[in-house]
Amino acid sequence: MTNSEISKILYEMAALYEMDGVQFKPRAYEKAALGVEALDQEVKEIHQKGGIKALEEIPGVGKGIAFHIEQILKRGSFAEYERLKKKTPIKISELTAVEGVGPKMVKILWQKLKVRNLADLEKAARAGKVRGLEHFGEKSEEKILKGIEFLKKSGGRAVLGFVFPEIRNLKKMIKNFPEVDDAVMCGSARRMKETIGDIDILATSFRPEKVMERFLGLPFIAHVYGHGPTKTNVRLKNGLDADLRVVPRESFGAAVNYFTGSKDHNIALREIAIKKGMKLNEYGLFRGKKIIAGRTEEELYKALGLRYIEPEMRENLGEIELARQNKLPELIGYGDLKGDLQVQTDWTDGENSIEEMAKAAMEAGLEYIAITDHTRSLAMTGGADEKKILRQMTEIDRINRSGKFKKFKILKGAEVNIMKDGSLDIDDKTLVRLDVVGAAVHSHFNLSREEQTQRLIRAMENPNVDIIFHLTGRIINKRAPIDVDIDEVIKAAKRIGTILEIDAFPDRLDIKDEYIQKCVEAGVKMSIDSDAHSVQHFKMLEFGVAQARRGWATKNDIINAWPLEKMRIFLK
DNA sequence: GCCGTTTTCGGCCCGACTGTTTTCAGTCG
Repeated sequence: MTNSEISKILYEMAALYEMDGVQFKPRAYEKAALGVEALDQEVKEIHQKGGIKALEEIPGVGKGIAFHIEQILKRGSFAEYERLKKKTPIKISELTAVEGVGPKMVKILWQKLKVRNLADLEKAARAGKVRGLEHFGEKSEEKILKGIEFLKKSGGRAVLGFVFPEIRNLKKMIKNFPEVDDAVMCGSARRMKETIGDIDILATSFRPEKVMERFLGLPFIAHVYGHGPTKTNVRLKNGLDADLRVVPRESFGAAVNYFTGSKDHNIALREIAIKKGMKLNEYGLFRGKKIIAGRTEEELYKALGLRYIEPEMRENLGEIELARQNKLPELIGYGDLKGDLQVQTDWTDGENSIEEMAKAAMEAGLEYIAITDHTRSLAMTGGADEKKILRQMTEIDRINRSGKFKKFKILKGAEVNIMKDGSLDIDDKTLVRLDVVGAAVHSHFNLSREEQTQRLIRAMENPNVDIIFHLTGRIINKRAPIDVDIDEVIKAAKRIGTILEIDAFPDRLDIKDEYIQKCVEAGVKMSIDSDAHSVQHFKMLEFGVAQARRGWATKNDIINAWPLEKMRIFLK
């Protein structure tokens, strides 16, 4: 039983109780499901190590649900779940995945039409049976069919870095509407999450209806889910959903805060407001009818007794407590990188020459880069052997000496391949001559956790290895991460002095934010690299910095935010 | 069912929009 299987059952319990109109239990099960989902460790392991008591430590899990989870681990189910499933033998999560269909609708559909799953629902709606039900009509039937259609088409969440330019563009267009004072990107895009489910944009205007009219008139809107005077919800032609909300200027800060989330962070803020005898909503912070704060986010946090919290940290994972104690870390800034330690060129699978990459990096505001082409065992990329590396080193020396790039410095490096047993595919007497050696896994993704962990640690123990590139090898929405014991790897990195990379490429973002936070805690240094394969790719560094900020990293944690000399001394 | 600056009982975030019905429950974020 994996964590996601367990949380799925808990979510289902929430929906089943919701169907029956049970109070509060649905929220409790949802919270527990979220708690399980967010875990870094397998519930199974937690239970093996600490039994039922350890399960109660999971956020949102108390005595009752801990017992249920134990039962799930032992026999895949528990009594109350079976009882409810027997009463309503339907695929509830499949049905509620349809936009606009919730537990209460599912209940009626089941009782009146014996709808058990998505196929049943589609059949019933197509046959025109849904419109005859009480509280349903033609429109709800149509909406259900459209919802099913969308569900079949949509591929889940989009990789932020790939759609970011489109979001910025949309925001800009809205900001340019004559009736709009200001418009900002909110939601998970503002928190710079790896992936986003939809686009949230907030605008201020005294003529919201007019703004909505213009928004609906944009050429790339495919479908309108709903629209009112202050809120409109659409599907764009690129397949993404977008929400536009308009508020008056005096509520801007409160609305930005509400619309940015995360939901958990917002709920925690509202609870603080309640405890202080106030009320927080998207229009402001109120005591009675009197508005206390709301124009800016800064004054809102201040009125709640908190320091301003950067959007990337707003996940209710301890940041609020730090803000209360004035102990928030000073996050690395978006302009803080001075170098890039993973760059590919046309010597292997990159598109541009060393000089072109250097020029582009310099224009992106960097002071140094390391050229790290692939090595020989990656035959498909034309990986370099020792001879080719030596030739490239000579070439880099020549360019550095030419004075063409003034103070800008090109470092000699390689992305060497970690073999199945943890050995490297380039000999040590060549590696020792390089400025930056990154080692990476490109094959044997399916070894056991034990083997994979030992393999990585063996590579790290090679004294010539400076950095582990894209440690887990995951590709978001495409390839699962390798199975490693991250705590063991971080412990080894601390002992050996290995740097762990944050690969900034939008569908890698490897290592992920939780692991970054672990590195920060352990004092393990990291680098943020673009993994650029063309001159266009240096702009991806932004997403690497975002990932680092989401992991609460400061400038001190990231070696290529340091000046060249300091960084080089550290590498040695 | 969970949880504690309200602390072992009594609360549990808040508001916009929709569709159907005619005052509001359901859904969503």
